[in-house]
Amino acid sequence: MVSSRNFSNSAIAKLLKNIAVVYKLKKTQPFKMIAYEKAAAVIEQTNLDLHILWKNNKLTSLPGIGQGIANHLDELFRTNKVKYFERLLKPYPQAMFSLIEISGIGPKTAFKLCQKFNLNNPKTAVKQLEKLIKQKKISKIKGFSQESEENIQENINQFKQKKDRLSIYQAFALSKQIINHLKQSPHIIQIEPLGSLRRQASTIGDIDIAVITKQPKKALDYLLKYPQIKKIINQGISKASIITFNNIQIDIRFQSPDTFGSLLQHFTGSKSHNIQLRQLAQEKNLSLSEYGIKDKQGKLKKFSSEEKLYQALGLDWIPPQLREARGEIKAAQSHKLPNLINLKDIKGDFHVHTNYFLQSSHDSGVDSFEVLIKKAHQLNYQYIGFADHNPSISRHSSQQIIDILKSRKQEIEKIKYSNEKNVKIRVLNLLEVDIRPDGSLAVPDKGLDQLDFAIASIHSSFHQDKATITNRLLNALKHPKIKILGHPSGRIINHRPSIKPDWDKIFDFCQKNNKFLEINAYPSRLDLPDSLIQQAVKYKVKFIINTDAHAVDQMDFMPYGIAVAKRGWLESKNVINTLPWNKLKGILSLT
DNA sequence: GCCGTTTTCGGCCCGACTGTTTTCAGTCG
Repeated sequence: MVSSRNFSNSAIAKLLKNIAVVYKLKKTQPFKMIAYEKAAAVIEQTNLDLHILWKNNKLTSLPGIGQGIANHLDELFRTNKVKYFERLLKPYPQAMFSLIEISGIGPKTAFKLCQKFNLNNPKTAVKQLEKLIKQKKISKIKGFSQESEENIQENINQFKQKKDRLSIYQAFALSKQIINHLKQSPHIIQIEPLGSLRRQASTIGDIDIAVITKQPKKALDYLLKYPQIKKIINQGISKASIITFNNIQIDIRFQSPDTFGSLLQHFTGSKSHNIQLRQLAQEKNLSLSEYGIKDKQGKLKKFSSEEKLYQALGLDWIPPQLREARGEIKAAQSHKLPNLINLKDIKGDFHVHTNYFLQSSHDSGVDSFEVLIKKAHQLNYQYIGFADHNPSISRHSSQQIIDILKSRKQEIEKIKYSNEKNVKIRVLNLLEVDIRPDGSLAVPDKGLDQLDFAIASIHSSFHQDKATITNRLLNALKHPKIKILGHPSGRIINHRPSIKPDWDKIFDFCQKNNKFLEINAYPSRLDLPDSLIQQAVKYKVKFIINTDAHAVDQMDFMPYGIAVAKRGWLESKNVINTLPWNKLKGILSLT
């Protein structure tokens, strides 16, 4: 057996995208182009490792991957190349695939530029292009003007400044700014943030805003007065795109009130959800767009509400968080959509850091037990868990750690129950314990004995190989005092990738041993990610949504955790901190 | 190349904006 390099999903997606580009240029088989584009998109989005699917002979289980592409990928994994792809790609300059990364440059333009100026090196193509622009050579060729030349340079500048995707937290703040601006226009009836913001994705690329108006031209004029505009990408009476000084693209759509339902649906997306919905309409001999549904005769039916629009296609209304083409349309057809968890279902938070001084090696919280408990009362919680980081092992002996936890226990015992206005809150003595690189816990057993139970988390050595890190997690989880795996993937959005254990093994172990997966609501974590939640649900694992608050206001992060849970299709029955204390305590073997 | 509660053949999502096209191609979402 020839050993193969383990091609990453993103590398394969890129390869298939390039094949699609070639088919676009060839013009001969437009539907092959669509097929390759679709396959690339599916691979980009899935959390299943293609290499593993290939090993298990399951590549075609992905929608959009048929026997044809599966055969090509088989060749790729066996021999590190695909002869058919190489033959297709050969006549085209590699530099082309770098240029299409620039907004406004598509396959045709990229190919033209590469041919005309003999650009071959994908690594230097963009630089060379900039040089040609400086020499004003682009505007001299047919199909380009001085204006389009300048435009390309602006788009290159934008490309070079391309920032990370925004966290949902940042995106909400930024969307509020422009919404506040638009609200002042007398011609605007309603403003809604849509797109990935409405779907509550964990990260947001562009901000999408829908504007309901009867006078789109006036609404557009008002939009263009927004002081944060750095560049206008396009402007029309039905849509406009701008880039703000902090390099965020904002897309705005203007539409009249009678088509509000259609606009909401269309602009919420996702793209792949919309495509599936339109295919469904087509099967019914209808045509769906942002304006409504056209029948065969071309007569348009308008929708003022989203519910009616979905209904017209024979579907239950689909919550925005589910609109990612992950089976929601089929579920809506057969009335099997999940009854998603809601913020009001949450009855407590087990991952709150306090200012109790226990000399941990990670950040401690800034607020006192009392302040945090008061907040828990405000949130109508029935319980709160104080889960500070363990005392640092480098600066303490085992005995010192045990002593620190004994004193802390005495402090928490004093407030084990908090009564306020006759509402009783149970206060739990927890700890967030480091899982050391060898899988041992950073607290000795006699220290753990002081606790009600503990959360185990990885805070170091994130890059261990699959087998090592899997065993490391399992070893930590098997300790009877460990009930929760904290921020399981360890990712920090835009900063640190997920660890890569054998998740199936972890999920299976958790289900069989009464261990719970945390959904960490801290906006830069949002961990487990939604795709892994969906994978875990298959094992019937139970979850707990915690904020990981290090300050009292951060206990308000819970909605972000709920958003992730919804995107993972979770119902309240999947999440243990929706249970009242008298039921939860049994599950946790507490009294 | 993919896919199927009208199909293993015959289809394949829909529309806006830009530029230089006098009727449309390219790009984007």
